[in-house]
Amino acid sequence: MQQIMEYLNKLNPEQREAALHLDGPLLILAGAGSGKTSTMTHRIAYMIREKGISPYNVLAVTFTNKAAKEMRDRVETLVGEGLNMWILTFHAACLRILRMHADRVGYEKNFVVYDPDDQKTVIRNALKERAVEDKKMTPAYILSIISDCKEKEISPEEYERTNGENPKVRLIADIYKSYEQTLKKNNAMDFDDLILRAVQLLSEEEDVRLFFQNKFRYIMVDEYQDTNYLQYRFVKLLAEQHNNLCVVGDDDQCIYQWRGADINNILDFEKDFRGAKVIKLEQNYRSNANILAAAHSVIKNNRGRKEKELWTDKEKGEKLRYYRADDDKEEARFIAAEIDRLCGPARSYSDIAVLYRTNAQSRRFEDAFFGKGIPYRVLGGFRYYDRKEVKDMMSYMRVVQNPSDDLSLERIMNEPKRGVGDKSVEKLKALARVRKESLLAVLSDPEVWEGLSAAAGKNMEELSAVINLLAQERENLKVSDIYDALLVRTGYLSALEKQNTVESESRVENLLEFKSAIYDYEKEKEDAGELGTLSEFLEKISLMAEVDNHEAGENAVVLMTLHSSKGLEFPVVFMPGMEDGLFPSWRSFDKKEGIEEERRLCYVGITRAMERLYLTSSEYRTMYGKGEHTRESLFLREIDKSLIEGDGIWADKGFDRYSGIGDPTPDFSLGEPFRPFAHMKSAAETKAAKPVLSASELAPGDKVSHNKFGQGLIISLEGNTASVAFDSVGIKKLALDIAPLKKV
DNA sequence: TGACATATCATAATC
DNA sequence: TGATATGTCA
Repeated sequence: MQQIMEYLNKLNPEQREAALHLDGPLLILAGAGSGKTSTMTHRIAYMIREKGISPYNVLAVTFTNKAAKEMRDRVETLVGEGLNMWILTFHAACLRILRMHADRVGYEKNFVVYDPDDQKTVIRNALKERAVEDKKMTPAYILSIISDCKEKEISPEEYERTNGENPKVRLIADIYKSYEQTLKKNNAMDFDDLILRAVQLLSEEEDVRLFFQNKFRYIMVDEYQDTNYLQYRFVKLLAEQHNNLCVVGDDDQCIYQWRGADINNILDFEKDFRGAKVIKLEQNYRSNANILAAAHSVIKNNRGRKEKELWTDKEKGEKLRYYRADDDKEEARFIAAEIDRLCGPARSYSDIAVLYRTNAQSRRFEDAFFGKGIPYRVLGGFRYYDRKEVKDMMSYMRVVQNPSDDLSLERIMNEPKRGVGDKSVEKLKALARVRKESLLAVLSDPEVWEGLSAAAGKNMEELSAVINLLAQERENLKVSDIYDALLVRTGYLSALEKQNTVESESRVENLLEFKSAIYDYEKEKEDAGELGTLSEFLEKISLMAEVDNHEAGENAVVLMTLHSSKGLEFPVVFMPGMEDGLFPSWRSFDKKEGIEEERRLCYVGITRAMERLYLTSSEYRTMYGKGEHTRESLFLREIDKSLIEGDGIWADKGFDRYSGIGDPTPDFSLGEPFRPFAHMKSAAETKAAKPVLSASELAPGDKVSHNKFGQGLIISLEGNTASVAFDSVGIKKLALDIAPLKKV
């Protein structure tokens, strides 16, 4: 036994106890840097290697794709590759369940997932239909109420009832109702729906519930302090049968209450799951003792937390540094100068992070770093998949996947410009409503073309033809073929080319990058010996957050918000903007709850630092165009003074606060000019512009090869359709207009 | 329909 | 301040 379990010896006694405790509810209170992931992965390894538990019976849920991937990778190093186990985000797990049983909750199995932009469009339409004047009724505001309701399983009717009958509440309830109808009509779910419908499915359909309860004999939940009510319900429903639920989290790191996380889920775990065992992981392997002490001196001011204190056997290390700058520009220059001073043979740029409260603060640092030639990377903010051109292509593909998706079609029917302006679009939508047909059906109707201007009619004819053809043939095409065909045959690419601006070039470049994402997906599927589907690809993208733009090994200072730093660590951390009103945010002032969450955020920031931590503030700060004098942050005042040094001391040490001025801008070369147009022409146009083979070139008995299905034999020809017998997949009917066939 | 001027309004952001 | 939404004109 001793020998078999050698890998478990890497764990400390508490970690090991947690890893070996498999039966019954278990709460692991894992402080920052206490080896949480290691404990979880070893726990899974122990199940599989020592206890002979099948991976089939285990479910591990996380919040982010990144966390899921890390856990999967680390489990695979312990138990071997090719693990057939559900290690997924909440949304991905629910989606997987729903794909099997969507019909049981009133959806078709090819439903699509709407992102927040799509959601806003639905709301905007509903507001327009009702001619709402009230400026306060923004799509974002209404959406936040709807999401709030869904997270608590509150129906529109119930919302109206419990919020008192008044016009405002009635309006919101009405929009909520129509929002739900629209999504259902479009066969679409939003992110909340994924969890909500899965919970609905599990609670209403006994056989499904029993199946999954039986399947998942062991369940683990990461970052349990971030779960909302629905996620709690989901977990509870699944765990009911075997009660082998292990949750891992840290109430001190609950920083997402504003988006629905309920800290009581973790605080009340022992009440919810009777007989739960609680194990605290308090040894910290990340930070020097001074940093931990500072973190504790801040967080101990919160009430109602689970009592615990991190400790370390590391040295005290250097004291924290505090610097009060004259203004925000100078604050950035100070940090830039300090980074310059620190970096050298022993310390690289990538060891350093600047963690701020608001994204708007990043600009100052970008200016200062650029001026000094310090390489940096801003994380968060804009996602690749949020770019207009990428979203447009996603919409095209979604209509192909799900022809009842009116919303996506509306987005792209005049993109590129096809002569149908707002007015025509409204008319067509109204017609679809009257006829009770999809928008695509309306656009495919020759009578409708007549009613439009000559050019617009012709454009709609062409557009609907392409989409209908691809929708019909989507099972017979590779995702990349569908993509190419859309790009070229809808005129999207040529419209961009015509613009011929710097911006349009970069858009083409992005579309090319998108295609490489498609290739990656297809390669991945091929390696697994499977054929990719459009449905699965779209799903993958919509569940994907920001592409991890923090490339490993890149030598650059990292800039990001305190929120997105959770889970990361850096040898050197700067926390600028330590001022009342900015951090803690003035919006949190009125509620004690609010300040406590800000304090946890401060705790998260401090505990990111391994060796050195700088806190800075500025005497004067410009925000929203006007400047104001500031007061040092409440949290700064809470830090034990014996742990921190600085302010005036900096001047004594001869720091030249204006040394950032006048530095030459660094040399940089642009390298080879990038020519995406050439790429696209060869890659897409030749392949997708016209049918590869026409019926007249083929005869029954011909041997052909197909891009997706491989070798085959023509059985019969009928107009523009060929029946082909493939070695791999049997007989397929293919539309020759689009089929990627070659004669052999 | 699209280009330009003006008004507005600002935490944090997973899936 | 500065990005984005809305309104006006050709």
